[in-house]
Amino acid sequence: MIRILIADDHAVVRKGLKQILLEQYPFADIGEAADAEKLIVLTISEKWDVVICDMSMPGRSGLDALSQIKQLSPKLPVLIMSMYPEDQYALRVLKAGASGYLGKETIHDDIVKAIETVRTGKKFITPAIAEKLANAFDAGASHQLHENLSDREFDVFKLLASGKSVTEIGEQLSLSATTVSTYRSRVMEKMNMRSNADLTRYALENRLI
Amino acid sequence: MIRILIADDHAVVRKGLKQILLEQYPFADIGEAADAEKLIVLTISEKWDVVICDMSMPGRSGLDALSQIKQLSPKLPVLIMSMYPEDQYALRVLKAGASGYLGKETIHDDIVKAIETVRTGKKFITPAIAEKLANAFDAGASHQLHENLSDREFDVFKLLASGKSVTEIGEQLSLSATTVSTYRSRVMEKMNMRSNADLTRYALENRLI
DNA sequence: CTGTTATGTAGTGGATATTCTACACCTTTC
DNA sequence: GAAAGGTGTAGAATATCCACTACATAACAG
Repeated sequence: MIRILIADDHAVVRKGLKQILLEQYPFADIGEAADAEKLIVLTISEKWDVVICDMSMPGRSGLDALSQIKQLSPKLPVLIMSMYPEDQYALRVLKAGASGYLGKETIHDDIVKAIETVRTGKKFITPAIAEKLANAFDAGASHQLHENLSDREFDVFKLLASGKSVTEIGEQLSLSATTVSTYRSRVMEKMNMRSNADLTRYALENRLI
Repeated sequence: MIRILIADDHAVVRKGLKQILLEQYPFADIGEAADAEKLIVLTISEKWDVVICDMSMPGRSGLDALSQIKQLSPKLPVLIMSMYPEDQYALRVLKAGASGYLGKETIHDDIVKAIETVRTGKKFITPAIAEKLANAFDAGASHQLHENLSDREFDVFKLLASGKSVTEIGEQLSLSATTVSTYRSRVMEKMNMRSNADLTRYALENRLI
């Protein structure tokens, strides 16, 4: 019997995913977590074969949870899903130790294959991501400005670009506002920009928000 | 028996929603559409009591589909859902003829109430949206948002949108920074926006900067 | 012609943001 | 295997911003 833990803050998505999984694994033991804290707790208190985790959850994000899980039980495979297409996140996520990245569009079709793959300890890589990966290793490839940002910096960048204040961001990420401010400075320096409006413009032009 | 048509490009969401609805209406007839085209076709070929439609679908978006549906069967109530919070989209959506707007976070809790409300021909409005609405009608909607700005306000608007700080603007226009701040407040109120990023986005979309 | 609203302008005080600094980890590099 | 750089984090001090409030004038409606 397979034991799968689902983490997503949207009840709709949890229900849907559970449904899909139960069709495939009628006797599966499926756990649900609505936020990152619960996810961590459940990871520790019970045994699972696979964790499927949404990337964007309130508070500690899916990425944070991922690193934590990887520290606690490095062998537990974690699939990250996201409503964003297979974009720049895929690489960050894989680097952070996920066993696979699924855009929400493709979950329905790929989830079973993904689970079977990661259960054996392998990573699940879609062709689109494989290409990204290849490009990433292609040294000297034309770098996008934002690709030099660290994970945290990128988080903050996106939130700033979409109009959040540093205080709001601090609350959302459970960080001190000054910390967020520090990230902002680093982002500005790395991207060679001066104002939040520059960030917004860049993000809009590059369809990052 | 109630007939509900669900349109969302994510299979996961469709499944989850269907599940939630079946719990509430065990004998409901529930249709699914994965894209706008299918949604339109199904709207024409079958009878429905309510349509629940995601806003962001590939190709023709949910908004386009909405207008089309409203042309074909003006009386069919359409609920628009979105993964974005109850932001500025809500207004556009309602203007386009939707009977209600649901953020994905709130679907689980509000969907049944929403359905019951719109079935009787009424609109389903959450308190947050009601406030938005009130503000919007205050300012007189149908015109371009920025047309209501006074000259000074428009100056400040453009400078803010292009990333200047209030202090810089104050210097440039030989005004006290607080004066600029006052203009900013008025601009925000008139245009019904919250952050400078909103201004930037608006200005970019409307080629004002 | 008078009351009301729109506009241009600022001060004050409390809320926010930024800068500078610091430090503990990790990686990477020599 | 030590030094250097990158990353995640935050405190203190300072600078900046913003929500109110206020007021004068222009415009405008009744």
